Amino acid sequence: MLEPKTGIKTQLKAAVAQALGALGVTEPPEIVVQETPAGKEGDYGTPVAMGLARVLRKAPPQIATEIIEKLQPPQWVKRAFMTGGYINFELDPAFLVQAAARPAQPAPVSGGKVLVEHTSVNPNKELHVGHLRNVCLGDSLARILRFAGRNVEVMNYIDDTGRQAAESLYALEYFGLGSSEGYGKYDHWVGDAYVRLHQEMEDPEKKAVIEQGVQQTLHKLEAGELRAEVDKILRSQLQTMYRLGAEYDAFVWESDIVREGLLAKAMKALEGSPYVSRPTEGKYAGAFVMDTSAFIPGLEDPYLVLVRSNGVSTYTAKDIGLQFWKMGLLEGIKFQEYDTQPSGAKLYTTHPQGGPMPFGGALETVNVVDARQSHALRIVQASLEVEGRHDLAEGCFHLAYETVLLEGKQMSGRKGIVVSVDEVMDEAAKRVLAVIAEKNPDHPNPQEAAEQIGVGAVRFAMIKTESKKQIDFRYDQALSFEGDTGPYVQMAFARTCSILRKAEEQGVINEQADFSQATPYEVELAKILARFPEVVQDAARIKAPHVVAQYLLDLSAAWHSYFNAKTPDGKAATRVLDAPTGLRGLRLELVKALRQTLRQGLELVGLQAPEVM
RNA sequence: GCACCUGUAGCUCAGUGGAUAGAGCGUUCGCCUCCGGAGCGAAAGGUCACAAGUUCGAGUCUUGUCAGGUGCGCCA
Repeated sequence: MLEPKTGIKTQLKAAVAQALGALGVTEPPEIVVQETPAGKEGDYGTPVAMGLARVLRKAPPQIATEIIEKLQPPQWVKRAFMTGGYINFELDPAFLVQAAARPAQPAPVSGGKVLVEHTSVNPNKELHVGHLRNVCLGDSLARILRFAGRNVEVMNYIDDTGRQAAESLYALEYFGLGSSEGYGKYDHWVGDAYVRLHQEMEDPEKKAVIEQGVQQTLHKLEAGELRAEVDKILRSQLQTMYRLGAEYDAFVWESDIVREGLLAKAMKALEGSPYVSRPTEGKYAGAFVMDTSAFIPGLEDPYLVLVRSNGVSTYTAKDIGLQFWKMGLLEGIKFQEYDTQPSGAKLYTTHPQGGPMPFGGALETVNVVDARQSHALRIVQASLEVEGRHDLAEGCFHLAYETVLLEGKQMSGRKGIVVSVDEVMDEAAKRVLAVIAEKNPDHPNPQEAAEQIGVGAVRFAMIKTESKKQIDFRYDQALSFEGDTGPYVQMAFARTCSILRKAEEQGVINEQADFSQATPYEVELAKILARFPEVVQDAARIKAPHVVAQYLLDLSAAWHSYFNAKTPDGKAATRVLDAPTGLRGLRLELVKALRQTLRQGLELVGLQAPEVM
């Protein structure tokens, strides 16, 4: 049988390019090959002739016809023909189905390192649904980039010297809270104290006292004296991330960066640039400022203070220092082992007693940060230009996501108007358990399945929409298990497992496939299945996890539709196990490929693939 | 004021400059004697915010307008 060396579309493009060469087209346009719309003749087509009309001074149909005459298509192209200016290809169905049935493999690793930073939640209270979108996007993108052949490193930044951490730790002291015993999860317990502290601060007298205490705590944090206390909160938060399926390579603590003097090194590195200065008069007298006007046009005031006139660095300066470390412009952070993650992979952390580790030094970075910080991240990017590293600035990508509303309203961590991620996952699993009890009372392990499906529903809801669109978190919508949801995709997977299980029982699982028996039903499904590798590459290129999620919905819909297909007289058209010998083998091959692709696709967006639902 | 993002069916959203703009939810009507009905089929539902432009071709690119969101401190 015919074997495709590369993708179907790639080979069709090559054939067209070759024909254009034979026609003497010296500067061929980019050749686009796409699936034909439903109802059109052929399987794939290209509008390349239209674009050439002006150059060649001929009508598109004539050009298309001439290209077809010169075309030497692969032998699996049954027919190449012109229709309305398009060149369409009808493929040998047997080839198409067989090609689609080959399981997709991860691309071999190549290129420089890409460092993905996500989560970066203040270590002072439990994660809420606003953080949820960050974790899901970042973790999914890391998985997609890895599959696409990138060398990926995942980092989580711990702001342990920030005001939020100080407020939480001081709240414990202020209220004299000793033990969280009997309360539940530790980060929730601390978070409650934090919210109570803010209520307390509405009283001006108490506020003054609290302010003093917070300042003292802040100093202790900066000196690294409260590391164990912060760590306890962090490890509690980490349980939530693990439950979501997110894992990391390294945690980077702000206090460690400060102690190693990275910030000072970054400022020193910038000093040589013509874009920074220390004005002696005017608005910025005495401060160390950066002029971004050459790199960020249209700003009213392009000057940015890095170090204030009192010698204290700004927040942005810290971000710049971290970015310089990420991209190898600075070195000198020490790491040690921190945890063994659920997958078995080691997690490392910066630590005063650590040793050098090969983290950082990436050619490309992805910062998963909400869209409100777009300006700050543009400045970080501009700082790389200021440093004369245009190459690195181009590799600095901000994965911006819009905020998550809660039932139509803005959330507030300070006021406690939030829903925690733990709460959402509990509720989701609970609801799934009820569905399982109703639909599949004999389920062998309902608890485990409910967890996988419930968490899957939540994760899928977080990534199926383009990141720059605001989403409104509504329980009924996020925890729906019908339609465009994670469970819909998981159900498609479970269905392939169910059929293959039965095929095994009946001893037909390894039946020889006769691809020549492929029907239009199989061809239609195969075309969508064959899209998988390029979908993942596209998602990796534009760094958009929702592309994979949307594809999984398409693939699942095509498979459910195939499964239920009926002939015009209402009989089941696509039975797998009851099909004649050879055709049954073909359909089993297709189902195996579907199972593999759905499992792989679910993994890319961080969903478990339960075999029984 | 300036900058960035968004505007597609009643609602929530997909949609490489290419063929008749697609899903889900909701509404209506159907489909288990059948490999899992968390599923499938069909119907109804569209001024792709508005206007001009570029192009053989615009939901997609450019400019302007309108509407919504966000950001713009020697705060953190």
